[in-house]
Amino acid sequence: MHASTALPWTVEAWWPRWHRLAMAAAGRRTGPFGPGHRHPHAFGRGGMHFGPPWMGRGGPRVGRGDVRAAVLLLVEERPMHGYQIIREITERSDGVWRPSPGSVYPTLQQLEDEGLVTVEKVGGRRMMELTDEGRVYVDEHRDRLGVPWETASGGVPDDLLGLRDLAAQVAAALMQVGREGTPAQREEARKALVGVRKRLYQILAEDEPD
Amino acid sequence: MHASTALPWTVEAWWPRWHRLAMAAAGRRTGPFGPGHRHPHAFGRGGMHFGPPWMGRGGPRVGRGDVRAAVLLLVEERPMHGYQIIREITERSDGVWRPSPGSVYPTLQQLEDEGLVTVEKVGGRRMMELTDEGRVYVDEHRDRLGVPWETASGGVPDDLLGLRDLAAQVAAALMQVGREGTPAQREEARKALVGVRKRLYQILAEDEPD
DNA sequence: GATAGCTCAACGATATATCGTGATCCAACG
DNA sequence: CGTTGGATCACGATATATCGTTGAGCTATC
Repeated sequence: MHASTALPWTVEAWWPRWHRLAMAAAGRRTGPFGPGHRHPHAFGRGGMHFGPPWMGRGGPRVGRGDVRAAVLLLVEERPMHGYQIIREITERSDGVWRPSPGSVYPTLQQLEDEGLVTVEKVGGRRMMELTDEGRVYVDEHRDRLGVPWETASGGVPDDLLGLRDLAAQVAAALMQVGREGTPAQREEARKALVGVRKRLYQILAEDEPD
Repeated sequence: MHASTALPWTVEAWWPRWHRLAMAAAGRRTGPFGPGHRHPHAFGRGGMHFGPPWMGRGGPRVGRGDVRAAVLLLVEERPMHGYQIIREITERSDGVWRPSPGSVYPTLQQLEDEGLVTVEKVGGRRMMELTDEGRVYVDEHRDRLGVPWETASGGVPDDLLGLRDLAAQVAAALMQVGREGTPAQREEARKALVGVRKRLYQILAEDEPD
């Protein structure tokens, strides 16, 4: 992950917000709604729609089977433990995709159940290693496995990634004001934030033709 | 935690950033540096100082023994498991203090070792309950235990908490632009962010007499 | 009395694991 | 052939635990 060295904290601490930003706009899947798939939510009045409603918790943002594919491809390179797999996927997708432990660990368990990986405890960590059967499986399904972390980040426009990093810089500056600033400086920062919030609402309110 | 209902995601997901904001400015401890304590870091040139450098990872932000005191006081009310204790402290301090698992779980272990709490597995969770010895201990040390979550949040100026919530709203609006906006709208948002970043840097650059 | 060093507590990252929710895909039925 | 319902995968929150780093407080020495 290309971390801005100017950031006081690791970008990784920030990726959940901003990768959602990136994912939302990129629309990881076909159109706002799949073909024929009716949107279960409507926001605002008059049935106005806003697209995929990642307004709550969870729900997949990458394709089904992508976690499994990513795990197999990574473990093919070398043995890894679960947290390492999560980190590697995050880094290779430029922070756009950080798979949830909620999908990674059950996937590891299932691959072990299917005999495609073995688990070896090393230094208190559960290292996953591809079995011979696993290697055959990967070879035979390489086309379908694809390169999921590239698919995840490839669909995100560069300007969106730029927006994410810019937002992190703004947050960093704000933290510095909060940390070191006087009450007067904090008041000025407050005004600046009120202004940008208003501006963002104006941008959001701009109608666009369907 | 007073979560803004306008926020698309739980405020809890945001507290790490913004509670640092609050804590930093409140200066959880006496002045930028303790009396006589020289600051180990200097930023910028000419030895210019910026106060406690919460620029990296970790390091205590509440007093020593506060985690232990909070645990004892909470478990005195009713049995709780570790994660519940973390959540309760976070909520009672209005999100200003979310103790790290890195301090909570070792503290629970130590209290068990000292015989002040017992552990009972209930529904897969390790419920901590005060022992008779623990109750005596709490009664005899009530003055020193204080109310740590009130101490944590009480020192934070209201305008700083407001700044935190405002920042979360800005982030939420930005996510919506990222999710639903057109490339043109994203470009306008980018300009707005560049502007507010510049403004924040200006505010930070304002010198103040020592 | 002040300063420096050491110790200890707080913290973030690391590491694992599961459950309930959300969304998509596929199969069956009309 | 289209629609609907169920199953399955991805995800966030939950829950536990530890290790290395950071910072503050206390103690000893000058």
